[in-house]
Amino acid sequence: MLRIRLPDGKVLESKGQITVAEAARMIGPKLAKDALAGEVDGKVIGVDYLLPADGEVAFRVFTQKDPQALGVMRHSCAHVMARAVMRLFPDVQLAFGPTIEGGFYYDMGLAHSITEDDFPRIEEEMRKIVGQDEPFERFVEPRERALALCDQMHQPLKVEHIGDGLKDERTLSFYRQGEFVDLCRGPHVPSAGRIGAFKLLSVAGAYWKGDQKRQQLQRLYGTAFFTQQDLEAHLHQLEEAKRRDHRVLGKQLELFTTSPLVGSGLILWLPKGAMIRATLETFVREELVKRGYEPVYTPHIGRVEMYETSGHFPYYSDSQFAPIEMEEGERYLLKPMNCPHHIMIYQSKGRSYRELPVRLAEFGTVYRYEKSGQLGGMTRVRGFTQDDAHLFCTPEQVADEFRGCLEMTQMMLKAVGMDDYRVRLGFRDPASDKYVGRRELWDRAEAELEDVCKTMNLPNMEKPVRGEAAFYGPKADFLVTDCLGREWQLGTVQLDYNLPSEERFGLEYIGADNAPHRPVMIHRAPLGSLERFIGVLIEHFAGAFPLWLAPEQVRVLPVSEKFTTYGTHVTEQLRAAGLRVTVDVRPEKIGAKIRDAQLAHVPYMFVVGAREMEGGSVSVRDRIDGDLGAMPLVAAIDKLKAEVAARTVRQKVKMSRPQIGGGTAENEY
RNA sequence: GCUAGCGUAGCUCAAUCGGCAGAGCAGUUGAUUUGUAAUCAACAGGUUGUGGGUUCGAGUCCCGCCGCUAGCUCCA
Repeated sequence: MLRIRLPDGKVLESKGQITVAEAARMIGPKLAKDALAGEVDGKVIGVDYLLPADGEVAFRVFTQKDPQALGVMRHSCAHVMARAVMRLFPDVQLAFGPTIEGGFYYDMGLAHSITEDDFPRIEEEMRKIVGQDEPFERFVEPRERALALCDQMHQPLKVEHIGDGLKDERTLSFYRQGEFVDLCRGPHVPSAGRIGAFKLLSVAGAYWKGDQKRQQLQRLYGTAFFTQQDLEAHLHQLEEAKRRDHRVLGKQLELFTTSPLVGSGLILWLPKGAMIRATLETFVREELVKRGYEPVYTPHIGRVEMYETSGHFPYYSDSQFAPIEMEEGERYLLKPMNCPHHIMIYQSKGRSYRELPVRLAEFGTVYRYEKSGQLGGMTRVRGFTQDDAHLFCTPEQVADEFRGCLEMTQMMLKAVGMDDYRVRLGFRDPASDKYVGRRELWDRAEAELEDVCKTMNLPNMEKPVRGEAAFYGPKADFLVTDCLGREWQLGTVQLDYNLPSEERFGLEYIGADNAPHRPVMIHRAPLGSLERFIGVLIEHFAGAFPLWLAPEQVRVLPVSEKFTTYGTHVTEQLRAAGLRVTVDVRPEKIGAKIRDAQLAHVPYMFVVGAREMEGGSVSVRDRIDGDLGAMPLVAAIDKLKAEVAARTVRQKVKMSRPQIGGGTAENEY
């Protein structure tokens, strides 16, 4: 006797052992017809699964309306795609075909290299398969027979996977769909006809099991939805996202550029982009002073020996610009990190407990030789500037200082209206040997960090992730998602007991007991890299920066050349008031001037003609709300200055994570 | 770094099968003197990323390099 508890609290009873589909039929015939998958005690399963013979289960049925069903259907669609590819090309080796956010992919090894030109015929073949509406049939085999079956189907990657990834499984499940049989945990929708609208999106290389040393496969990406409308809405959204790509806007709005002659991954800040950066830097500097930081400056290079002591050189030698070799064995490294330099400043004199915490801040430019394939826009570059600082404090001060750093990061993100982020605690992976320092120090640092974060009510905070620590200490990273759904680490706060230690720099301060003690270090960069931060900011605002950050805050638009003199006068007044202003004196019609200013995302336009000249006023046009009417020039200046001072963020469209609609099933093979 | 795709005027793009490199915008000049998202005209703009090769002939085909893009891998 099985008791089946439904979401609404009702309980059904079944004497014999029944499948999900049969249970659905007990609830209602319509539901049974629409059922795509089920859930038993929180686990998503197919409609053909048998429920337990007795006991009680929490049960529900998923239809098109449920995001969980979308995940299951996409996985089925991945199978259909693989089947289509196998029909079109010989000797296809299947690897993994999971669902991902926004769709699915399937990794395959085959001789023909698939290009986008192949997509139409693959999709055509998929349509045929969906049209035939054959069922997905699950069957389970013991290990030996499963191995024999995969071998017989010439699927060496599946054979290998049974041997390592699935070595603890006694039985293995397969899904058959016509001639296509695939080792797969499932679940799947009942039949191919239940797959709605789909589209192949892209193809790229991927290593077998993510290992660079192993075979490279072709990863075919696609997406699927239950309706054509949903698919089109999704594709439209991808197009929109492309339009606010910071690389596109950066060019259009003349914010930054690069040059092959300067080198790839090296950003040239154009005047407008530099203005945004300078404004942001000023904001940060003012905040640092308020919070008791002391600005310092350090060189762009340092002796290799210093980085050997810190550990950066041995740990990251392959992602650094090679050392500069001078005579007599003198070697310098282009600095990959600011911390050793700041440590030298700490060490420049004896320190007393009375002066701690010492907080040394610098917009420090660092250089890292990132591999060519991972460069992109402003978000992944080879030279970048961190809003960096290092805090040296007593062990008793750690919690307060760490909290202060997190608060500053939250404050900065709030100031630019970026509230959609998550915080990830990165702890060490106990099994890895890539970390420096003693275990007790690590345990202590991790516990402290977690304690502080727990008291802070950080948004979207997650459990600590093992293996995400810096090599010298655990950290809290602030991750934001860009308009294309990619997630970027911006701010970071890291706790470090190791660089101050005897084995590294041996830092000290004299305590109240007149004896030397070891300080603790905190590394922190609320914005992370200015390059990446502003790249993400461009997308966040879609190029339309709030008044306080806009490179050009006001554009004065004389109605005709007759009013150039008055327009210039207004411009001078605005400039004298500390606003960033230009005047458009081209012999153009006012409509054209407005259009150009709108397209340049200038927050305010001051239209001036005969009426305004008469009364010493301006007609204010707002980028978002349009014509606000005339007001005295002084009033307009006050209005703008107030908005700058308040750092008001007004956005027409708010950046949102791509709404990709739903659930991914965890089906990694 | 790996796999794949791409590279034409400042920008966005066109150029049939290998057969005279072209348009819009931006720019310059002139005319127009304009009231809330594009006034008109003329002019100028190119070693088709780069170096080789095939060919009577290469933007187009082949090879190397540089750069960009997607994904993989990595990210102090």
